[in-house]
Amino acid sequence: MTTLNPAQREAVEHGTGPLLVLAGAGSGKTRVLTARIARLIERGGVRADQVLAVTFTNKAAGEMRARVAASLGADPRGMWIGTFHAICARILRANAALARRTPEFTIYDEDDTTAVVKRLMERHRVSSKVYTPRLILSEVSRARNAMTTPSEYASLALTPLQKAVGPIYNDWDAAFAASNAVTFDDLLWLPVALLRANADVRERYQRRFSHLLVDEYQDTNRTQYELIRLLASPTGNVCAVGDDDQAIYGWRGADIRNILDFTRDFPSALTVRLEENYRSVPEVLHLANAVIRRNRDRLGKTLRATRPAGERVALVGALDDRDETEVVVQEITSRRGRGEVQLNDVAVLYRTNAQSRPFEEAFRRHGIPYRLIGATRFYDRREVKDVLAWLRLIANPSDAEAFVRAIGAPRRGVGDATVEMLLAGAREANKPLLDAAVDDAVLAGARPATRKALAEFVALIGRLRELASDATVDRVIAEVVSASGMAEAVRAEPDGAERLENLEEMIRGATDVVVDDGGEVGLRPLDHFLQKATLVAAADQLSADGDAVTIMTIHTAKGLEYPMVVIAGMEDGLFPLGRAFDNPEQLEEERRLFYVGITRAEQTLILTWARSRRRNGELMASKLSSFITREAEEHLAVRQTARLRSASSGIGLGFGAGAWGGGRPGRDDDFGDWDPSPASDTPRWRPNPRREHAVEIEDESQDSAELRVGARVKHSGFGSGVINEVSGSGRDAKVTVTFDDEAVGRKKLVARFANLQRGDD
DNA sequence: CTACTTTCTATTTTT
DNA sequence: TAGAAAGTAG
Repeated sequence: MTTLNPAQREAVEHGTGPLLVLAGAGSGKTRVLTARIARLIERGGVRADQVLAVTFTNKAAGEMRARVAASLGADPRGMWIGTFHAICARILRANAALARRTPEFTIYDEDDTTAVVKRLMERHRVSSKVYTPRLILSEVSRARNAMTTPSEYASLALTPLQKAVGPIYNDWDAAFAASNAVTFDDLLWLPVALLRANADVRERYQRRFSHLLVDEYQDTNRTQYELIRLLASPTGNVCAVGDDDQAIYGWRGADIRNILDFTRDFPSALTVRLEENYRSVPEVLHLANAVIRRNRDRLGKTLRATRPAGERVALVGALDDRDETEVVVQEITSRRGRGEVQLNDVAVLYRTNAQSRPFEEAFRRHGIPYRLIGATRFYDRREVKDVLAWLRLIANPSDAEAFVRAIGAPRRGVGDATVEMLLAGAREANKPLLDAAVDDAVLAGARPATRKALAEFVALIGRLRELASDATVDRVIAEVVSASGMAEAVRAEPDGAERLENLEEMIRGATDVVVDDGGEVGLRPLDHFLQKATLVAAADQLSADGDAVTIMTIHTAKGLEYPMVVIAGMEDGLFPLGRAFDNPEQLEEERRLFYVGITRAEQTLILTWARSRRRNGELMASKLSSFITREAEEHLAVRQTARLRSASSGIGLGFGAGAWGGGRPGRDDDFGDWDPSPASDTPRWRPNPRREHAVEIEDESQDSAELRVGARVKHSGFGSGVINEVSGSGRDAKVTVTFDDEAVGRKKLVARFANLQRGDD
């Protein structure tokens, strides 16, 4: 596609005034966005630094900048392009004092924020047994998003939850301000608040940015919307690009009304629809349309195929999760063998991160390289977070959470009791923990050994601060790792070598931190590094080096495309997720998520499901997803694995179709005597599904028969071995097994979960 | 104060 | 099952 189609051209060439681009999946919206920016600069008399573009990931920002640069033949210097969070961080740093912060403020992640919430709960005697910190956090978040002030909130509090949250919300900003920190929410909210309260600042930004462009507009929340509105007036030159059918972040506060009501908020807006799909084969698009059609809450759009007919979408039923991964491996290797795909062309997508495990194991078993995106981010690794805590404390000496973490990593004789004392003292004296730790008034009852440890720690941080004022980030990290004693401590751990390797990688990664990319704020390299560490998205870590299959959640796959896509776990209770069932809005969001998954595929799309699956350690029977309706099924080639076939015909493990309470058995494409799919996709899944008794060791008689010392047993993952020891009985029976495989060795297992089979095979 | 053990409990997606 | 929280011994 080298030229623009009429709709695309209309969007690119639209002059001033609001513009809404409803861009279906694969309709070339990135192309439109970049072409529009380039055109504004080249022919619209707009300077690059007057353009503000918001993307969903940092990676998308980088790519868009590069494409605009390529099209202009020069880097668009001064153009702001980034995620809402990155842009807000920039605004907040430039105006930190207006929000009771300094430019070195720390961005707290979920863990840090939860720790603060817990402390606030303790202070206000709210039991974390009654309300989880998470619930409190989401309630505060909701209040913020609704623009309710703490005093308004308190006066309106009715429910017990609201009454409990009231005082916490009241102390909220003071608590974070004392640490010179902001939460993810407040990173967005504080700039909005300060732009509202300070006309001069607001007008400065309004004058600066004559054109705003927002990608993935369907996933913005109210605060983000408010930011756009504040910056966009009075010119109203906003170009919002999005797809209501791809709104999948409602749970994070994204408000689909932002896109549904755009034309009401900006009455003069021109709306352009991009419905021609350049990405996927028609077979894939027909399925996508059939699925999304069931949603009520949408503007309505139908993807039109432009590519020639290709392969039919497959639905494969498997016996269990392991069987499922095996088919996927087979499908990939056979196509690869025929030269149809490279591993880089393949993505395996799923609903929950927990599903990644079996795939990792399967790919490893078959020696297929893979890239796991998301799950545990690099910066979430324990040892990496420890180093980050030190760096944070160096950059921002007020950061209480960083202090608490750093003082305990590695252990230096300062434990919970001392930390509690410091926390109380610091709050009373209204000073940072770092100062309280060497304050005689605070340390009244402390033992000499504790005082010494604290003094040394504070002195060390001071020394590192000096170093950090003129050394490079990698140098500072290296110094932290050795001077803190972390290097030694980590080396001594069981998997120390690997963890040390992670720290080395962190140092290497810090070498190429760029000092500020085109903003007005002169960020210190260390602050820049820390911000990046907090705001990297899973999708930012995608790299293309080497030939490997990519595996990730559907959420992280948003915006990406692959020639071959597998969506695994098409089962009720998993996808759609069980808790969406009693809520139509959530069910619609799940359906949109399915739609997003489907539309990632260019040529080949395979859906898989497993008739039984290990979930939370227990084997559960499952049914085909209710998303596979009769209409959807018309677009599918339905198959089942050999193992499922033999199991359903009653030969295998001895459970018949009846065990699934009327769920449909898997079936072949070429005969039609099965129960028809329901016309509606109301879920068939019920909470608390029955357990799979046939393969579990449950009753006492079996225990005594099978779990004898000396008996040979087989484990699905560890192979065969001999029982050395049995303890407990019934549900709690534990066995110690020495496995034949020396790499596995001796393991203590809970019999109920271990799923041990008798004998070798 | 720490390190180890036992008990409990949650289990979705992520900037 | 895994991870956190609570309990216990040194």
